[in-house]
Formats: sequence, C-alpha cells, structure tokens
Amino acid sequence: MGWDAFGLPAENAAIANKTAPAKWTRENIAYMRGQLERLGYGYDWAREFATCNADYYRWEQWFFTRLMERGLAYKKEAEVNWDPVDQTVLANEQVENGRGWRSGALIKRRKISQWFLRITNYAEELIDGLDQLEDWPESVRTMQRNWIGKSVGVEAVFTVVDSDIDGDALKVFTTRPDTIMGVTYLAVAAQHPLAISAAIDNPELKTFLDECGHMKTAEAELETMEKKGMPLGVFAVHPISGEQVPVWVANFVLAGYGTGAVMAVPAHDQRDWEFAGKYGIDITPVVYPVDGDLDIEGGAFTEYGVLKNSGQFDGLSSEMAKQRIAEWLEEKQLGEQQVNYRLRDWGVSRQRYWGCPIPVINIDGKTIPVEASQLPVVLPENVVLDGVGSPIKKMPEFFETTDPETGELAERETDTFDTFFESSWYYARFCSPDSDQAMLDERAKYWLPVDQYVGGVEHAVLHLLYARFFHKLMRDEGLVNGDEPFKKLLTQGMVIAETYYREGENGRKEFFNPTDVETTKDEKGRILQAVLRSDGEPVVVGGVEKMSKSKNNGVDPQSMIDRYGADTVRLFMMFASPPEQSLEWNDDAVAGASRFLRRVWAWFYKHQSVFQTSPCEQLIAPKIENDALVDVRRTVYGILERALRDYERQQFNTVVAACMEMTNALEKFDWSSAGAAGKQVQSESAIILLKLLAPVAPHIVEKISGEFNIRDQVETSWLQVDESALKVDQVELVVQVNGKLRSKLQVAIDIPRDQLEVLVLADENVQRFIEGSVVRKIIIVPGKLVNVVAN
RNA sequence: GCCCGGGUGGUGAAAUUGGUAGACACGCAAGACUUAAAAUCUUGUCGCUUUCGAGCGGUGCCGGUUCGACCCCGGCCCCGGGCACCA
Repeated sequence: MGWDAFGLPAENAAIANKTAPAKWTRENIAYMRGQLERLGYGYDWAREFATCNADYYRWEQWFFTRLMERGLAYKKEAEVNWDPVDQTVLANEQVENGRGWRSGALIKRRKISQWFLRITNYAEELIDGLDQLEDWPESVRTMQRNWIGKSVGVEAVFTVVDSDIDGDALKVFTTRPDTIMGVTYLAVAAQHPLAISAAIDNPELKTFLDECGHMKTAEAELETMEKKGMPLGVFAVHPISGEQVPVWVANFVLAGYGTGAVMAVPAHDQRDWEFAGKYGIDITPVVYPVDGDLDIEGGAFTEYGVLKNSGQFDGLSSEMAKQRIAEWLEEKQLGEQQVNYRLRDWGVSRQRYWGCPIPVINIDGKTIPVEASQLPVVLPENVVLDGVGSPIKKMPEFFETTDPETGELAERETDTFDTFFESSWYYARFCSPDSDQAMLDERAKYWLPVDQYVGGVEHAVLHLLYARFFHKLMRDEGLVNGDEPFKKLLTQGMVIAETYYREGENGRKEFFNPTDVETTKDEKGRILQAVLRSDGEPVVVGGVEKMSKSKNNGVDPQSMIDRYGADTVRLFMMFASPPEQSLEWNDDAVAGASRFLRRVWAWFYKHQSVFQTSPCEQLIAPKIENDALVDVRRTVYGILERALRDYERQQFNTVVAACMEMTNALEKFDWSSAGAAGKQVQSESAIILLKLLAPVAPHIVEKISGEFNIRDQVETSWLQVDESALKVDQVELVVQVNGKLRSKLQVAIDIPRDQLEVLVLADENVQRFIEGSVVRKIIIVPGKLVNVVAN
C-alpha cells in the first residue's frame, strides 16, 4: 500500500479545519488503513509507505537532480492562473467562471518561471511502446496515442513586414502544406511578442489582449469559448506567393504550444472558415474536388483534391502537392519538414506548500541542484495555512541558505513538485520499500514489470503516461530493466454520485454530502427537490459526478461494514457491476448480499452431519448410478466452468451470480434420498462452492471450512472442471423460422443433419409458419439452433 | 469543442462476443409461518393481446448489412470520464 499523500485536498482541509496538512493526512491514513484491514484485503503491509514522508520523497529529489544533469529537466516561463486577491496560483479546478474560488476575484494569466521535464524527447518511444501493450485496454492505448498526437507536416516561415522586433519571422506548422497557397491570414496568441508590441499604441487592441488574459489556462476553455480576434495592423510575406497577408491575434491560439502562431486557410479548415466569415476575411480556395464542383458556401472543403490558384503547383493532387511544396520550401530555406507532437513537456513546478520541495538553490539568477549529500530537503510540517500563498514562501528558516561553493547567501526553491511525480514511480518502490541507500535496488529489477495494474479510467492518459515516461527515465538511469512498467492493465470504472451545493457570495460553492441531503423524486427517479437535512432548506442538484473530495460526494462504507460485516460489503461491491463500468452508488441491494451469505451458512449447518461424517478426502471418479446425482453434478460443474472463465476475465459480478446459482441448486436438491454417493457429491459440491466464494467472502469461508475440517481442501489448489461431469447426450435445440423462435426440440447430441432436418420440418409449429411458402435453406448451428429459411 | 467509454425491465445487471434478450439479484405483489410484526420460505413479476396452445412488439433514436443484430456499419440524441495545476 502506497499512500499518495501530497496534494491540494490536504491544503483545502487544512484551511477549512485549521489543522496542518501533515496531521490531517496522517490521521486519514490511519483511518483508511483501519478500514482496509477490516475489509480483509490482502495488502502486504510490510511494504507500506506514504509519499509525504522524506524517506520516500528524498529519492525523487535525488532523481530530479540526476535529470537536471542529464539535461532532461529545464526551466522556462509558463502561464498560471493567478488570483490577484489571495496572491496565489490557482489550480484549474479552483477557477470557476473566470473567478478564484475563495476570493471571487477575476483571475489573471501570469507567466512565471517553472521546471519542465522533456517528455517530448520520449514521444516517439511512448507511441511505439503502445503497440507492445497487448494486455492494456484498446481505449487507453488510443487515448494515449491521440494525446501524444504525432503529426507530420511542414514548418513554413512568413517574414513580418517592417518589423523591428525580435523574431521578425513567424514560423507556422501545418499538416496541409498543399493548402498553403490558400493562406489569407496568420493568427498569433495574445501573449505573442508581435501582439504585445502592436498593442503599445493601439488601446483597442490592448483592451482585447487584457480580456484574453482573464481566461483560465485550460484547453477545454479555449476550445469552447467564442473564437475572437483582432487584426494587428501588421503584415507578413507569404513564402511562396510573396503576397502580404494580415496578421491577427486570436484568443484560441496557445502561446505555450508550438510557435504560438498558426497559418489560416479558411477555404480548407473549418475553424479558419468560421473565423474568416465572422470577420470578413478573404477566402481563397486552392484545393478542388477531383470530380464535382467545389462548394464552400456552407463550410470548408477539408478533403484532399486537386490544386488550383496555386501557381506552379496547379494541377497536382493534394498528396503530390504536399511533397512538392515541402521540398520547394526546404530548397528556398523558407521552411522544413517536421514531425510535430501535440504532447507538451511536463511542467512539474507547483507554487504550493503540501508537496515535495524541488531540490534546487537559486543564486543570482543561476540555479544549481542540491548536492546528494544534502538531501533530503525536508518540508517543514508545523505550519498554518491561510489560503494566501504557500507558508514556506514566508519562512526564511526554510528558504535562506548558502551557496555551497562560495558560502554566499542563496535562496532555496520554494516551489514543490506536481503530485504526479510521486505517483509516477511508487510501483517500483514497492519492490524495495526499505532501501535507504538508493531509490531502488536489485529487487526492482527482479520484480518489475508489474504483472497486473489496476487503476481508475480517469488516469488513462496523465498518470499512466507519466508512469510510463518515468519508467523509461529510470531505465536510462540503470535503475530498472525493461521498457514498460505495467504488463496488464485493468481500468476500473468510477463510482459516481449526485452532487449538491449552495452558492455563497462571490460565486463560491459549498458542497454537501449526499448522506446529508433529503431528496424527493418523480416516478422516473429524477430528483425533483433536494433539501439539506440539518436546516430543511433547498440545495442545488449539481449532477452525477465521480466521487471526489472536492465535490464532497463520496460515501464511507463504514456504517455498512459495521452493520453487515466485511464479507457482505465485499460481495456487494463485487456483485454490483463489472469493474470497468462506472457505477452510481446505491446501497439498496446490500441486504440481498447479506441474505445470500446467511443462506450459504444455513445450508452448511442444515447438513452438518454429512460434512462431519464424510469430509470428502478425495473424490475418485465416482461411478454414479443415480441420474439425479449426475444432473446435479453436471449443473455444479457447468456453473463452475462459467465462474472460472469469469474470474479469468475479471468479471466478478457474474462470479458472484454463479455462486448464488450454485447455492440455489444445492438448496433445491434432495440430498436425503441420494445415498452414499450423494454424500460424496454433496461434499464435493460444498467444497467447490467454498473455494469459488473464498476470494470474495474469505472470512465466512474460513469459518465454515474450519468448522467442518475441510480447510485443507478449500485452501490448497485452485479449482478445476471435471470435464466428464459435463457430458450430455441430449440437447435442447432452438428452432427458428426466418430467424424467429418458433419451437424447441430435444434431440440426441450427435443427431445426423438429415434426420434433424426431417424432425424440424415435421414440427407442428414449424409447419404452421412455413405453410404456403418454399423452404430455401436450413441453417444449423450444432448443439444450439436450427433456422428454417422460407418464403 | 476535441479524444475515450456507456445507454438493455421499476432498479443493479446478464447474454459463452452474430444464434432462445432479461441469467443472478434488488424492489414490488400474492401466499405460507406468526396473536401480530420482523426474519424466513413459496409463487409471480418487460409491455400489449390471448381461445392459456400461443401471438405481436421490445435492448436510446433513425437507417443499413445478414437466414438471423443488444452485438457489425452509417447518421443523430443523451449520460459519464479526460483535456496538461483535482488526482
């Protein structure tokens, strides 16, 4: 068990409860450990650690200094959400409607210097590796592939006219160089130097840039807001035509991504088309469909075609033109072919307190890593949080230090790592949790990769991509073998629940736990009204979302454990739905789970004389004469076969269903008249049921098997299907006419085809439905179905 | 907006992955036990029609492929997740 213990929730709780994050965190860990122990999970507690302890995070500090030396960590400016009132950087989730969650102030984009890891150096390997991850869900691999977003294209150079500022050439990337002759404008980000210089003597433009500065730094925000722009009054020279095209500033161009500038071809790109239409910018079509007319009245033509209005490239196909234009640009040194990734380098700096201190020292603008011998840089834990900045930024005793070379005064970094840093390598630390001489030792090479990794789907991209990246970094440092950390991946669905809140002044939301809210619903189960139990006043129904601390919609299974016991809760959770599926929490069915376990218990005690006298040492291929016994044995093994398959494919809800079905069958059977062989079969069945149930409800199985001296049989060796028990000589066939179920037929399993056809056609119901039509063919699925096609 | 999932009875779900739609449960209804209730047990439970044999319709919506579609293909609607500072 690794407690991923740093992060925002602890800071939020600290502000709300006026407790230090460390205390709150460790109390929560203790509570959770108690609960997990009571649930009987098989964690190896000898390998437990918490990421907020220095004996864990010291190693990522060390690793970071290694990355600095290897040139894989670097500093650059990047934008954050700045709350001007609380003087704090806000997480995206702390910004709503452009305002800070505590202060309600309009947020401001602000550039600050931050640490980045060169994950883009590994982009190619991260994509290629996905093909080898055969035991990962295809959906996760697709999401990662799309996230990395490899695209091949051309970077073209547009020279800015009459510019005296730095970077007077605008470099733009395009995957469609064949459309380059259709460029009618360029667009740059609001933070682009060209935009800023153009705004100096243009107040209207200045206002627009300011407006863009109030948007939060989230891609979803950029993509959904109204696309706006303004001309800069600046022009750039088209590299091929030599004509001048206007340069605009647009709020949807990302400053920190690529070159912060894009070329626009409104005739052949939908977003450009809409933008051009809105602002009356020229639309010049240059690619025409191979057959048929070009119609760009209703939208851009984004397919491939044949070039026109493109000078020397006229008449070329898009495919050809992409190649020729790229070559032409390269020849003239006005561009080059490039592979571009959507993936950006990983920003790991956080201007927060509750995280691992970044182990660097700033001396007069230069930054050096803290020497290995001086690690760890320990985070002070005795602090008070007031929501205004990080406490360690106000603690000279923390940040005042000296230059190890000169002894001059220097300043320690007060930013901390992104918490994904901790969660990116904990899986490896489990192999050597006690190692105090190294981050990992030889044991990591022995145990890794992880055979089976389980995590929520919400981690499909970020966490799982960072962990894959870290594994490669650790491999290149010689710490682990192999290229990938996790051989097999199961992505759990999320447990989701209704959210309820009230909006306070300045739009700040206070969330209430569903257990504290009383709802009235209509007959379709929709919530009509929700009121807080404590004051009877209404609350806003916020919709169903993944359970989280920030939305306060989690449920604590503790009261359920207290009332029904761990086995019932485990069984109930396994039975609710398959693990990949998301699940809206509802504990109505928990009583049913408890009832089932009590029935199992009752059945064993009802037949205790049998289990006490005939403990079924080993069933040696019993020769069973009694047909009823053969049937019940077939039923048991039939159910077992399905259950084992479902365990294998991790569909535990149907395993539980199979246990219930088996119990139903055993309860129904009249064992009293089955004689000595009956006792054997009964004991055999009992052991199968207990074994099958053991992983789900271990406590009750252990108790029952101990009571009847069969613990050895239950706890040693896993289950196997006795194929001979499954043998049948009669099967029930489904009979269809034209694909519709019309009849059922009991036949010998090996009935010859011609006999079967005769039998089917003679069937009364079949007769009725083929009357007056001609039988065209008869489809037979052996052992299952017959379909008579007639018309 | 983009990427990834999902949508099946009143509810959670199942369907060996193209072959009987609704297994197993929850809930509900009726009955048994009980002075009564709880617990437990039995029976029924997708909708409509029915001469009680069965018939028709039905897996978000519209269309297609197929002897046959919850499953495959095309278009749409709704819900959940992710979108780089929640983790």
